Amino acid sequence: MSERTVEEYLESISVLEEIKGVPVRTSSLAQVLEVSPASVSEMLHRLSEKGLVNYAPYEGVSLSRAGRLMVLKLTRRHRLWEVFFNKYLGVDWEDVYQEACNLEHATSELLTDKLAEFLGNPPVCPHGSPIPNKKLEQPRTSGIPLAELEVGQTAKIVCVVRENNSRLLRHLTGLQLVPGAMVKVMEKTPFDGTLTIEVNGSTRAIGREASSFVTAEPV
Amino acid sequence: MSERTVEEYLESISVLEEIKGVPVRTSSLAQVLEVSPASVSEMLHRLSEKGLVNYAPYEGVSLSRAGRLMVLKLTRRHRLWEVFFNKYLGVDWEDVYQEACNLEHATSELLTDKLAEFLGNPPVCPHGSPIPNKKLEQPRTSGIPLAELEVGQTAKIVCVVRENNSRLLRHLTGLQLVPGAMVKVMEKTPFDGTLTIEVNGSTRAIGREASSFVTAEPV
DNA sequence: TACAATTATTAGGTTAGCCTTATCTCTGCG
DNA sequence: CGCAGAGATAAGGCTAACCTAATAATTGTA
Repeated sequence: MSERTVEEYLESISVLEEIKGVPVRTSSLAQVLEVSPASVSEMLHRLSEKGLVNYAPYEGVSLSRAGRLMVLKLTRRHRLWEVFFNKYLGVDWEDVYQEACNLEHATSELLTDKLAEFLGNPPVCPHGSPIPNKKLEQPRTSGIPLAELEVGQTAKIVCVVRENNSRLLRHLTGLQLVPGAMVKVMEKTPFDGTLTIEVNGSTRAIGREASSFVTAEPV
Repeated sequence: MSERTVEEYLESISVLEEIKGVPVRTSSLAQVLEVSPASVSEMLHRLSEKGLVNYAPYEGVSLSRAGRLMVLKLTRRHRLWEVFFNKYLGVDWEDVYQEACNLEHATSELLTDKLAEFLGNPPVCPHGSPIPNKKLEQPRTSGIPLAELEVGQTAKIVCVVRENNSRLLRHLTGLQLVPGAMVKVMEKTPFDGTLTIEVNGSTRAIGREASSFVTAEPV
């Protein structure tokens, strides 16, 4: 199977591990990759044979050590490109994800490391997610979901964890909720968890779902 | 057929048009693409149906207007990336071609134009070949093959037309024959066309083949 | 002009990655 | 506890892009 296909599968598994937990179900993967569950089953057998995933029929799948390293390599490339596009080319943070998706599969190791050096080995991408270093070590992020802050708490926005959702990102831009911004929780409705927050001196409302995709570090 | 495959075919046709003239023969294409002549035949029928090439069985192939535009778009992307890699990332000019080959198929129009702007709309790539502008206009280069200079002539190196041949490029680097360098032809053997030239104060010998791949502008 | 050599095309086959349909396994609920 | 329905897998098929082998067209040369 082609390198490209393998990479797409492994990345999707990694994303689903994060947002839905391990093990990842065939149907979730099928939905994300926009192929049939049967195709996923077939592919998982092959990825398993190659030692890239742990897979048992009817029990779901998870990345093996080798698979995880491959994903970290791709993540590094992806996020480095995002930094370059955003900081040097002036591409909006809403759009960098898609552009980087296309390039990450075509970037050599040499190029990746030269790019990292040129950019000054940035620790995070424009959405605040950590960039694995040359040894593919990736620090854990320190924040908790904005939605879990208590009324009265002040916090600094760390990261948006759904960086591929450009509609969400545009929405957050409108609210000035970008990494680095300081927010204070003014109110939290018990009914649906809608937050009233203060950002840069103005008061804003943000729904439960959007606020669960933003992490912040209480100060 | 996949966009990628189409692009590979069209680019190869374009290269062969330049170095071997029109029309391009099935066998040359097969050799360059490293596939069988039979596969090329099959593919040319489809490219022809899509209006990307002019093709008649047994008569060879050439790019149509649409095909040429597609190649110009790719050439622009390719050479812009080369400039970035060479000037900003410090990748040797011998190696930029291959890196750019991988990225050109994955670069959007938006990104291309932002990159061009960032680089200051450079007119040529590191090998001296012209970069099509945003409107896909590509100026003709002014040089003639180094091999065609007369004894006693002085000229400025313009371009290396086999930018994908890293062995050749390494050889030329050793001779200091890079775009912009000034050379003077000291001697030319009638037997095999080997040149003795003066570059940057030192005397060097260069064979017929290598010197035919370098263009220069007499002063 | 005709035939041998060269070049190109057609015919038929393979593989990867997908599909649909049918069957199998698991889980929750009556 | 047993079975309905959800979810997963297996079986068989399709298409793009390649292949080899056989055939056809063209070209050079006697």
